[in-house]
Amino acid sequence: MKPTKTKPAADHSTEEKIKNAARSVFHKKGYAATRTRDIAEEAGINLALLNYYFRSKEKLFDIIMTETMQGFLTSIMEILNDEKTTFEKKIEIIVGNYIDLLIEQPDIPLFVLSELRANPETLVSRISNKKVLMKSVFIMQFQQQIKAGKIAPIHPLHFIMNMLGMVVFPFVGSPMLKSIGDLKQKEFDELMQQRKKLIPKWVNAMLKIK
Amino acid sequence: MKPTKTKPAADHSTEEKIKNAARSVFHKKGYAATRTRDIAEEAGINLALLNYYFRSKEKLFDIIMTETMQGFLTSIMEILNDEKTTFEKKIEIIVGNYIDLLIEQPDIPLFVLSELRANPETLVSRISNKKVLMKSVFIMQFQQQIKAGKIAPIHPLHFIMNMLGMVVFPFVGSPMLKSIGDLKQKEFDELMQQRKKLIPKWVNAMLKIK
DNA sequence: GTCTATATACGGATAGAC
DNA sequence: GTCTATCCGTATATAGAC
Repeated sequence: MKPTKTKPAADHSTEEKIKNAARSVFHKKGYAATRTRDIAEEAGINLALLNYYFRSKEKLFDIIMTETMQGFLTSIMEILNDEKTTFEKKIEIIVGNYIDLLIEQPDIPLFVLSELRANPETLVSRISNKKVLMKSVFIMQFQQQIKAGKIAPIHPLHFIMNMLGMVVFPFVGSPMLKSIGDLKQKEFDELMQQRKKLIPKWVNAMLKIK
Repeated sequence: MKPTKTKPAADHSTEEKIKNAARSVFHKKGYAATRTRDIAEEAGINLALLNYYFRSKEKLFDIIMTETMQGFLTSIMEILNDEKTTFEKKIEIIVGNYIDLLIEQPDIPLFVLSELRANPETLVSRISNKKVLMKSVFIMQFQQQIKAGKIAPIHPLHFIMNMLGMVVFPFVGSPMLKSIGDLKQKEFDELMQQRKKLIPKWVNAMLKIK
């Protein structure tokens, strides 16, 4: 059983140290390639402690995975369902927020996508309702723009794929991109900064095309 | 040592059966999550045979990885360096070819990107010269379009990120996308077919934006 | 070349002292 | 709560019969 300990808050308790280490290592190497010993070492504690707090590698992983997905999704759903912002404004905010997040934590997308493929079922159970995105205010606004003839009539998924592709792919493929472009990390991050302003423009231009 | 056997060509020799099975399993699960037993079973042979032919899991993996990367790259480099086709035509061909390839072998991108992150060094050694893409005819044509004022002056990598993002990301994120869009495999593939025509149009529109 | 049986290594997990 | 030592299952790799 998990030790009682009235909410250690976000302090530097052992439990938090292990979770932080686990998050870091799991994100970087994925479940299968991660050894519990790596996590223990990264956390600066003994291997036995990991099992004392979390029972097993799998349970620890589940916690990290759930937290990662939630952090990734809840923030965006709020933006998507904000009635006050326009369609175009939402694009700006989403792109900007996501790129900022990914500059801070560039390992998240490949981690999520890899583990999701290995275990597609968990998606359904973890993300509350799967149709929640397609019923967001954002998608409704998208449909309205089509009806008003302001953008071309395409499947919303095309739009989502394009936007996510342009935002997320550079981070998923950064080793390759940095290599072929001969970029240092700093130069890469500068390109990402530029993209915060460029992608919304590009997306808007695309949406007009018949 | 590898058994002598004057080139079994691409027949159904045991060696080929093992390689085909290895390719399939490695592509789907990645190096760490793959067990040699899985490969043996998939190939319909005994586990010992795998080591007889390839000595170790790692050596077998290296072969698959190298072949995958080469198949992925050589075909595209020919297109990129064709002097006869225009810039716009190249975009069409690349997008079309890649999407066709990815519909056939949708596991390749996530496999390559994951293993590349785990082992970024190998990229340099495996891909002959890393600057080879940035010096292709395609990129030269891109630069000329900028000089001629036909497209906006942006870093070529932005362009590559956008095109690859739109083409590759849907396959990398297909479990998620199929889930949120509530799509069957067939419907997903239909969207991909549409994208063969749509992406070149979108890319061209984007390139005009200042 | 292909199999069965087995050796060996590694990683997750626990026992028990402190 | 935290450590050391150790157990045990699993996975890779090899020995040796056929």
